[in-house]
Amino acid sequence: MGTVKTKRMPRAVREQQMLDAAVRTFGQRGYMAASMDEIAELAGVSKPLVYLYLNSKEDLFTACIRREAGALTEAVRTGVDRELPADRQLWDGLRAFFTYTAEHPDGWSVLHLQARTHGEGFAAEVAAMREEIVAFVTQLIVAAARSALPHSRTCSRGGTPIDPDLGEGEVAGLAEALVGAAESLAAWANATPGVTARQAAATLMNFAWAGLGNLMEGRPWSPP
Amino acid sequence: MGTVKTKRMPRAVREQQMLDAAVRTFGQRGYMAASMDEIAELAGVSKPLVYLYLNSKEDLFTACIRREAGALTEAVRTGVDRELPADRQLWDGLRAFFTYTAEHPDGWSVLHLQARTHGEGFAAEVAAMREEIVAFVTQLIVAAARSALPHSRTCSRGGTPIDPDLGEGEVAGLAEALVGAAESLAAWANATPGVTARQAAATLMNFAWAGLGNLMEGRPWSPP
Amino acid sequence: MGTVKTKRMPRAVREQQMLDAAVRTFGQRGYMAASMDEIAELAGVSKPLVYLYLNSKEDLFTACIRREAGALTEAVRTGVDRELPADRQLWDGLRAFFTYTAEHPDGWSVLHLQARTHGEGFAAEVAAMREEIVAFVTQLIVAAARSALPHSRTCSRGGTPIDPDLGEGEVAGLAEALVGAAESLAAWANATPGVTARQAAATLMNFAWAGLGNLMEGRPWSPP
Amino acid sequence: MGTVKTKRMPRAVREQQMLDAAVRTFGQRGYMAASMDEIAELAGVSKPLVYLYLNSKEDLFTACIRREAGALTEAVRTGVDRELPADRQLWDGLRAFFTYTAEHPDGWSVLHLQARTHGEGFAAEVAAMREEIVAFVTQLIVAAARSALPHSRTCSRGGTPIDPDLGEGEVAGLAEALVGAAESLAAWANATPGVTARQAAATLMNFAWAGLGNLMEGRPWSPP
DNA sequence: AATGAATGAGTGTTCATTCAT
DNA sequence: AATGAATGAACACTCATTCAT
Repeated sequence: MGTVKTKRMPRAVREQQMLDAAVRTFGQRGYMAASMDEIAELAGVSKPLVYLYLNSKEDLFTACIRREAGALTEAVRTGVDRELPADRQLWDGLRAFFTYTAEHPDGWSVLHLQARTHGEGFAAEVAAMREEIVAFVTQLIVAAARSALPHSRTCSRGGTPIDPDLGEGEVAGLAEALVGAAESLAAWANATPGVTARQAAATLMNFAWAGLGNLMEGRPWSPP
Repeated sequence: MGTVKTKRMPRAVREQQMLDAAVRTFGQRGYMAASMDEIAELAGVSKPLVYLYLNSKEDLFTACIRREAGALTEAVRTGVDRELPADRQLWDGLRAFFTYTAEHPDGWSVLHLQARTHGEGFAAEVAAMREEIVAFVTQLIVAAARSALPHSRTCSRGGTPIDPDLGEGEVAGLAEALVGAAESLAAWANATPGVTARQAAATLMNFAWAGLGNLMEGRPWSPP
Repeated sequence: MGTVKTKRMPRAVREQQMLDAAVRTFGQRGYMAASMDEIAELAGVSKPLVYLYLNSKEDLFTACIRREAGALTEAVRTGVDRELPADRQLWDGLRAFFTYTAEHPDGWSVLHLQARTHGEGFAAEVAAMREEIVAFVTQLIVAAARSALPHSRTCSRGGTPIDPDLGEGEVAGLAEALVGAAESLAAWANATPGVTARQAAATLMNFAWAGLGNLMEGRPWSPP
Repeated sequence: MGTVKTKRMPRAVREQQMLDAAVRTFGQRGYMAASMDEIAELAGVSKPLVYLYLNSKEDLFTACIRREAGALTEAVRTGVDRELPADRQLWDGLRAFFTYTAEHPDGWSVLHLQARTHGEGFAAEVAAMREEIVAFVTQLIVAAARSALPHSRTCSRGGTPIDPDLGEGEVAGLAEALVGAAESLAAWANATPGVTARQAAATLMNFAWAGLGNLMEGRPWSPP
């Protein structure tokens, strides 16, 4: 029993305990393999109470997704100061992201693995959060592109500046790749002992920032 | 019925039909939601026959993972000529990868989503394949680093050459990020109509190659 | 909520509200499908209060049966003047009966359908009421039989008077048939738009009275 | 166990055993109170087999209704010779009906009590059968009316012949009353020891036939 | 080589009922 | 007079798996 069995608590508290238990169980067992029995026991309550408060397994899972998605975006938002330069914002955001995923592996599993593999409805729920993050990253890329030309960090040979074709689709793909890389690194960092959130963030920052910079300056890699 | 119900076929053929049906079902329904009944019916055989040949649901799933992992790595291997320059090899590998995942969404779902979310055993199975790919990418990165100095693609101001700290852990992280980005882009490309394998490959190549190049040249982004 | 949620009312009133809600719910959902939750909510009170006043689902249902049975017999009793001739009494009684069942479909459903299909105890409860009515009808038949001979309504060829075999069992069967026909017609009239209580009563009166009359006069249909 | 537990029997046989058990259980416990566990045990099989063959509780109940309704109508149909006079047909039909209901009390309970109190779908299923019977009775009434005038069984004073107002609605009400009376008498006969099917039929025949006869001859009871 | 017949063990869900206040 | 919090026991239904042929 994960929670001390204290009786007669207000509904709001019990609900949080249930969500805690559910996130843990869903994250470790997976959505389908997690049984309501196990969740209830871990929460220290009877199954009917879980149903009374959370309605159904689907609703319970949705509630988990919403809570965890909110907490993750909140963590990132809090970690970033929107007044700072774009690269600094990206760096801070990545660090906040990797820190959160490292500290909440079950929640991250729910969002990243479980929610995306068990029905359109759940996937849509995370997709909303993900789009928020992708949009944020896209903003940073565009901001970086704008600031890249005047004082380009590397030798700009006066060549063609920013590619006019670096349109929406292009940027979307880049943001997608960056976010995807971050998601993968999160799992990798969690699974590899000795890799801190800071290191993961540094790795990705190195990988991405210079690449983006070069790209902005109109020197893309061109397929043969 | 997915397969015409022809009776009395050699075991090897029947097994492939079963694996086809299983990959499709696992890929679309998910491991737990897929029922042996559905798989047997889709394969056009009776359930006991599936058990006779494949033993159990777990074994059947493992067989699916092995077959699909083999097919994927084979596709990438075939697409790459190890004699060509590193960037060309990466480009060809990415194209082969995105092409394969686009043409075998169910198999890719089995490998990327299902196998990783349903037990350590299955995850280990794909991890082996993934490590193979990561190792390959790591080789490419190192090879690129070696070739980067003599004839650097961009203006090398004769600055410090390759970072001596670009050790194993660093490279591992980079390869991990690249592979992770590729995996995410595969899902994105599959889900976004109008994005071809070639475009996905180009996006990632742009994102990665220049970034790696800059990195090799000793101009990494440094955390504040 | 069916009832305005006024707090702190005397017990008797609350009990009636609960019985109202219960009759409605039992009548529409059926005994088993009706949940104490729904009844409590419809009554505008909390579930424990229902238990405090009515003890259990069984007791609540029994209370419903008693109240509705009492109301129905009272309605019939009030509609009949025991000083009038037998046929007039029957006519008035039928009219009162059909009127009541039309105006209280849920109560009628509780008595006629639910109580008879969910346990001997409940069935016995309605059986008591039914016997009262059957006894009343039996009286009327006997009274009619007595009055039939002196001034037979139709051409009495002076044939054998009342059948000496028209014993208790015989009369009981007739009363039973009449009451059963009435019950069925009640459901039919409720379900058939445009059929009034008066019409239902007339139909049955036509059907029954002449038949009874002929019977009294010793001209029964004889089996081959 | 009601059935000897013989293993491995053809599906058709098992299905009948299951329906036997289901009719008995539904008839005695009621639809909702009957548990699939009990039915399966009574049938001498495991629960999953019941589901494999009959799909769901609803489907199982529907199958019961259909089988019992078919058997009842078949029994009545078989008992009646459509070449004989109307009164003889009615007599034979009633006898067949009372005989069947006496011999299959559970089936009769399913049709008469359970099916009508648990959902529109089930009710519609029996309503079809009932309408068939009501239509048959209606035919008999009309046929009787036709044959009543020329050679009226009782003293026809040459008075007004058949009531021109004896329209469709009127006849429908009469048939409804007759069938309803029969249904009620069936329950009564079943519950009253010593009442045979023949006696029940005779009681109703006496009650109804003379009444109908008088009615045909234009001497209806008229409301005050 | 292949299958119709059958089940043990479990799932999500609901309900009548009580306790503490 | 009245309730929010909580549960034991059951139910319909499903599934991976095996047996007998």
